[in-house]
Amino acid sequence: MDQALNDTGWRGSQEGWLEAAYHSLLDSGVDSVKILPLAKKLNLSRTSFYWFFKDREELLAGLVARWRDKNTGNIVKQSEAYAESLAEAMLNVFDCWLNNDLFDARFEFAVRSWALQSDEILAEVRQADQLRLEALKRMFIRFGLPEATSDVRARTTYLVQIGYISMQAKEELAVRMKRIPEYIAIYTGEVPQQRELDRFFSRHGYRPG
Amino acid sequence: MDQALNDTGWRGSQEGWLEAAYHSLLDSGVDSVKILPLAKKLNLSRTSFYWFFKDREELLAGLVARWRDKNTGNIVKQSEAYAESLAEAMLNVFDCWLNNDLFDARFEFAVRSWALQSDEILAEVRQADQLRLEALKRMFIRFGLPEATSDVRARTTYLVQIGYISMQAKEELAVRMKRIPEYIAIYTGEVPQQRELDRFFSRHGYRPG
DNA sequence: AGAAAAATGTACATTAGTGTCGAAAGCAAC
DNA sequence: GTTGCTTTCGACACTAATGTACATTTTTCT
Repeated sequence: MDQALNDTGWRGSQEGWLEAAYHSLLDSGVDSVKILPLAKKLNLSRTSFYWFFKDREELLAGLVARWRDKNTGNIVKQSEAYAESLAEAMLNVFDCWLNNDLFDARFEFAVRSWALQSDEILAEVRQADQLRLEALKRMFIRFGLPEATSDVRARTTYLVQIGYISMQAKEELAVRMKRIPEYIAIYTGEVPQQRELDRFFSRHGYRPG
Repeated sequence: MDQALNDTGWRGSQEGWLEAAYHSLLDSGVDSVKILPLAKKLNLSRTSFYWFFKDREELLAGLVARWRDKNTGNIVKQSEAYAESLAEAMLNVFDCWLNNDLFDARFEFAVRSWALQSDEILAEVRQADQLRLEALKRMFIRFGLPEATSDVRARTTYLVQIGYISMQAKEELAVRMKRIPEYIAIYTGEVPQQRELDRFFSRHGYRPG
């Protein structure tokens, strides 16, 4: 049923509308996700939308599903990845913050803003937060930190990132990378080894110096 | 009948509309700040709005001004307050996170979400972020920390709070207070003295145990 | 009390969005 | 090339919002 974008000669598709909705959500928030403007962007008649979706609600539900699938899960996975030290484990988590395939920061912020006006979305966001925080906490505990400490450090790690997203900063990779060792030190209480850092820099295409 | 609100005896007023707009913004985001719904809430004719404001734009400008006046400034003030130790200084900053008169968290989040769809607001938010981060950084430097460390610690302090706001958590005072010593330890690298904590708890009406 | 002002309300014109219906067009298989 | 399913589009009906013009009411000032 679901064709990859345009196998058929048809111009529209469920994916097409969803993709346009996604961009509109990221750029200007959920209230901008309206059928008429999307139709204009897609150069389609507004009404052909209704062939693919029952109504606007269904489109929005599609966006939430997309967010859930993409963002929730990778943090958990990264926090459970193999590591020899806590610092290395933390660097695994940091992969999420620097790789858009693992964690879509703008999408995240857009959904959180959406939660402001919808209890349904708020519940989704809260559940995601809880899952992610628990995973991070387990990581600290795995490396022998006490429960209370692990809890607050997990929060710090996670909330700094959520806060960073909320700042909507646009910074050079180099600027962000320079802060990494300090962040690791604060979050974990231990200084990362040079080879751990090098491995991290390398997999994010950053060459220090 | 009802409104005592103003001394003129008139039911409406600039303040009244602004207050209603403020609540609507906090509850459901900027797109919900519409004149017709506000009029309904205020039990006023929609059009009398235009006696107080040129148009919707002017109302929104009023909201931004209110935000700027309230939130930006107190962080700076608190970060510059007298303290004998870095831990105590940090507790001064924490006053903001626990006292709604010093820092209105929901307002903050609402404005940040608004920034998603308005470049003008985004510029305002970025400027606020910079001012606040610089003030916090100066605080760390004042207590002898190196520049790079101060920068990242200022970020951590600030971003955790922004992230916390973005989580829209609703937690008991006691739950939050229990985390305070750990947070202080992470942010400052030093453990707060009991008397410093007691002073902090006391001024926020919290009795541990 | 009467005039001026401050505030409100009614009616109108306009815009941007929603969703439905049915007619038409595009493509595939036979 | 006709049939049939999929997709597109134009016309219609509706709703919620914006802002303007002007008449009306309520308060204040003298």
